[in-house]
Amino acid sequence: MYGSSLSLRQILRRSRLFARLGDSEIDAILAHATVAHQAEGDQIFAKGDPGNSMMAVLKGRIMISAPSPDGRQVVLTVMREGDVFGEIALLDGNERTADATAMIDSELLVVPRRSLLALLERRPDLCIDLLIVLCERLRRTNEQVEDLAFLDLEARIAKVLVRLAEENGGGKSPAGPVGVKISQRGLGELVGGSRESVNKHLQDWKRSGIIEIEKGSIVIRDIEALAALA
Amino acid sequence: MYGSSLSLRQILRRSRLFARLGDSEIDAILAHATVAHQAEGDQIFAKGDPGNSMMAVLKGRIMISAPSPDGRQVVLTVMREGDVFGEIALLDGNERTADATAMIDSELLVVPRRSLLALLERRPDLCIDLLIVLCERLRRTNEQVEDLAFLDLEARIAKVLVRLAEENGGGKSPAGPVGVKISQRGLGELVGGSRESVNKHLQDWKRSGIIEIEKGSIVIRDIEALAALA
DNA sequence: TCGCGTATGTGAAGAGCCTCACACGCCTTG
DNA sequence: CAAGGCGTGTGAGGCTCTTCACATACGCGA
Repeated sequence: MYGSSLSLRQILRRSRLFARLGDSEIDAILAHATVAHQAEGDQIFAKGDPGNSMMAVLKGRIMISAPSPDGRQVVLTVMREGDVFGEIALLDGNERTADATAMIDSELLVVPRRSLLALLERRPDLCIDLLIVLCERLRRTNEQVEDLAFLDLEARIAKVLVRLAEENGGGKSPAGPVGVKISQRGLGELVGGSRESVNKHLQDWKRSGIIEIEKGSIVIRDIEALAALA
Repeated sequence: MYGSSLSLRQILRRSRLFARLGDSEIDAILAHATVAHQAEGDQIFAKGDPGNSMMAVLKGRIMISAPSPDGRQVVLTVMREGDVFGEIALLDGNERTADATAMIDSELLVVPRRSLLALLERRPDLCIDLLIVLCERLRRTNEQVEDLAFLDLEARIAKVLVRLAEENGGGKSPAGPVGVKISQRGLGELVGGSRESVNKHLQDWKRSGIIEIEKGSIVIRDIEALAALA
């Protein structure tokens, strides 16, 4: 009704999942949901936590990752504004299957299990949208399995860099250089490799003029060359 | 109405997805669906095919796998009686993302896109069931990513063998030996490794008395030891 | 019976990746 | 200013897994 709730409406509409809802239904969700502010590095939930809510990213970037017993981790996905996550544990009522961490300062809409289920019963068409979201997620994860099984580290790094460049550069493959803000350790976790190995491949590409390396970020000069490696 | 359609009903009821339906609705699906018989080795669809139907396994075992450019493949899942597959391409209307092959003689119920969507609209509760099925699939695939990233080949083989033993032995971990019918090449495709490497680990375990190796199958004598390796 | 295909068994050589160890530079905090 | 922490850079050594080569055994069809 007021300014803040109006903008929340608009943000929610940007999500595939809530785009179809009318104002009254969005307000109904908002009435039961809470907005959580997460600082960079905050952990939103951990693998094994009980899953009694679903989150929508209003602002920021949330990393979904799986921890290994010895302290390492793989990044499963990165959620951006409008994305929805945490539905798995919500739907089947089991534990969370991964960690969720805020990569930058973020805002989340936290929808409790009960109100989401109620909404899904009222609006079956939302169910289909949720199905589509899950299908896309499944597609991506399957691709990740293929990549880990078929591609070597170099190709996986190249592929991830191309994807990050396209996401950050707003689609397409622009001629100009694209900067990607990520640490080499973070890149390693994205592709399932060690920081050192990542560094060595990046050095190769730097020598070839494909990329430039800065502290905490990588500038891609020749995205075509990277795409060819993947 | 006749014997065969009655047994089809019963088989469909065994699937999580169709368990809740009344006779009339099951018959409505059956009216638009066809039953396909697949011989061992038959390919049901290939990655890249247009996806305009969903399948339910009535009998047999269907392997869902991803092909690599150089002729290798990874097995993503194995579908058994009552499982449903091919929903991804169906729901979002895109191409099939993997190959599907009959591992043994099998029977499938092929449900066309239109009738499934119609059913989902009539019965929103089915939607939730489908969501749960997809969530489980997602869970499994995420676990596969973790395994590929964190575990070495030996642990992955052990883990798969334990799973196969539990599936074949009907749950639990029975004291007695369990036979698993799979070739070493097939095992390699399940875990993302070469046939030769699989063989070498199996030989180790054979020497330790954990397993016995036969042509086309493996007999597990000490499932606890395998579980400890995974 | 003679191939041929398929499944298993085995060793050598080498590629790829990881771990470890240590280096530097920058920034923050006490 | 000193001390850490973090990100990057780099080399040595070692382990795992793949590739290649070849060998045996079984079963099936011409």
